[in-house]
Amino acid sequence: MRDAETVTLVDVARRAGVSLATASRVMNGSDRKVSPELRERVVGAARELRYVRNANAQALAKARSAIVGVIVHDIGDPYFSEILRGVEAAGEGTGQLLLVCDTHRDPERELEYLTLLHAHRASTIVIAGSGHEDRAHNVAVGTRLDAFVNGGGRVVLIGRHHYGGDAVLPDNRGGARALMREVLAHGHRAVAIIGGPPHLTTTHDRLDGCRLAFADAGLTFDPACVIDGDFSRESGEAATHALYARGDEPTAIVALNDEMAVGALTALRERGLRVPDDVSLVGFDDIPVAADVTPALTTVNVPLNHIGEVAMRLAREPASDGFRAAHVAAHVVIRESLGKRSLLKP
Amino acid sequence: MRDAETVTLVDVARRAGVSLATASRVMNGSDRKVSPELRERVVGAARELRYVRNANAQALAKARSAIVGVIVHDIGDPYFSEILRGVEAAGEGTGQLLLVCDTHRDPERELEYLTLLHAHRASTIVIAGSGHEDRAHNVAVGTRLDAFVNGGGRVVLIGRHHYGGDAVLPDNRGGARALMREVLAHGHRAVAIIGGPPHLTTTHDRLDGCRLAFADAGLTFDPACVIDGDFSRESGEAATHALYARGDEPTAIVALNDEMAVGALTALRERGLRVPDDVSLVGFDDIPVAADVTPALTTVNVPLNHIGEVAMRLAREPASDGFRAAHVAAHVVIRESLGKRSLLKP
DNA sequence: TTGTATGCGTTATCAT
DNA sequence: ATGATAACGCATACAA
Repeated sequence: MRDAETVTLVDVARRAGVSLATASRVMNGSDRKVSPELRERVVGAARELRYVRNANAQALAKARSAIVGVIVHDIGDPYFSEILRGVEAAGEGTGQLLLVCDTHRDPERELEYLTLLHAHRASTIVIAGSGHEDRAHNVAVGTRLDAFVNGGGRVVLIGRHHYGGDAVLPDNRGGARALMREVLAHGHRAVAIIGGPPHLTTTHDRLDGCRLAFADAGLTFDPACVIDGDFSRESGEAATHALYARGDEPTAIVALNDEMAVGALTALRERGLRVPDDVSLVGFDDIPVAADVTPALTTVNVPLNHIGEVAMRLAREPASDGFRAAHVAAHVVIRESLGKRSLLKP
Repeated sequence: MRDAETVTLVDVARRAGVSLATASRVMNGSDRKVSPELRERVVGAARELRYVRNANAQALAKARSAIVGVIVHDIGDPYFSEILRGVEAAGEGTGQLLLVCDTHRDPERELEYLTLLHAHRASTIVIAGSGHEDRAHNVAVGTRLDAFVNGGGRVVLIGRHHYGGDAVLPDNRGGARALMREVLAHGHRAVAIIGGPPHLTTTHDRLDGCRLAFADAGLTFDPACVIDGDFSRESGEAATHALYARGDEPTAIVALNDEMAVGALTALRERGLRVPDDVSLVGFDDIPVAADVTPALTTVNVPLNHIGEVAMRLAREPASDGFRAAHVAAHVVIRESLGKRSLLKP
């Protein structure tokens, strides 16, 4: 294998006997302003020379790179893989490269990725992770996002964020409210909630929905019934054990996402408690695995895939003066893990 | 927010009263050839101006971009998320940007990503997905990889590929052999195997290990006991149903990865078959969920995280003349899903 | 140690 | 429709 010099557009142009400009127009320009004959010569030369375009040079010349950066909290979490799938599907064939940025739930990393994507002059930044209630962090995010937008970048947010911009908004509050109503309707009164990170807007909204359901039923909501998790499976397991360790005896456990619910299921099994006979359990999001565990999880369907698609579609539309918001409904899915309050228990 | 002109290094240099070169050395050059005083002035100016480097311009000037591309078959598959986690951990703090490319198990997309990464002048390409036994595809991959390497890129392969290069090689054959030995040792003779895509080297090697175990025990291996899946959970479920639909009555089912084993578990439950009482089930890879399902899965531990780390470490070492190969052992993990052959069954 | 000048590969603005 | 040429923002070889 010869240590071939890198082939550039100039080489292709020379070989085809045309100018650099023409070669550029054929290889990349979307214009049709080249005669079929020359076009063919250029394409042929490129193939013979095994020309591979230099995306960096293109990005420099165009002042924008064909990259869409998606910031997620955890790439291993099905919640995000599903959204990603949607984003990908909607971006198919646009020539845009999907750059997945995994923050591992570290706000600091989120900031780093924001500047990194700016540095790469990404065309769009999609923040798929939840917004924060932390003021300092929001200011930091806002500063970076403003700079990015001023530089010509597009921004799309998934979930409620403290930043003005186009957004896809799943109805976390409404979904949680409907879910909790269902739980209460099954006769449960001793309810424990495994929450997400307290500073996330998603946690906030879902918790709020739960509270509303209590109010709807004329019941008082005891904040002490909430025990925080971090939306990971492990935290769901740990929280459940902590629940019993501190003496709670819930007849129903509401996990604010499915991953934690799956963890809770493991914990309950370890404790010899049957679901839903001894205790009911519900989740949130309706990730694929929710239907596969035993018993299948009653949860709130959030159309993750769809959300990703809508986000990408918003991203492709040019920025407008006002901010577009795409609201997405969430509805309860009844499966096996929720039962009537056991009469054998107090 | 003013529609600020993009700030460049020239602006920073001017503001700091130094030359472009000096500013460049301070902001990006790894050299320490700048006096503390000037350095401080530059850093200050950059901060005041909210300077954000242009990664594309840097990449163009250096003829290489700080991007590590990792090609996976399915980003939602824990097998790959775990490897990714390892890659990320080992790449931490190197200033390299991780670019995850999801082929969705489509060989064509693999090729596209190869040229895309070449176009971006990525520093390294890590192919995390299995190699292929398809000759035409291997030639296509080889051509692209050669071009990339000739252009100065690094390549690291995970698993057995038909391409000469640094590689991380999990012992699929040995692991499968040990696993199947265990199954046979439990008295099972009517064994069904849910295989992966036939054209993947991983499938090939694991199947080979199974055959060896039969030979070790002086038993003949019936190729008809294999039913193909595609390594997805769904395919495991479908394959299991297909198994029974065609009249097989295995006392043990061996899925060539855990995802399919989980799918098989669902199918068995749907059929009212208890594991391991009615039928035993084992998987491969030991992804996190393997320990969480009921019953917990007996499987082969493949240190995914470690593999990712080693791959990244190889990537960071400069290319050598010979090809480095890092062999990684795989060992059987006994859990609940494998039992002795039921005596109640024929 | 610091500055000057050139090139990286492409796109885009002009002419022609 | 095609060609010449000036940016694009940065790194670096070389000069001072």
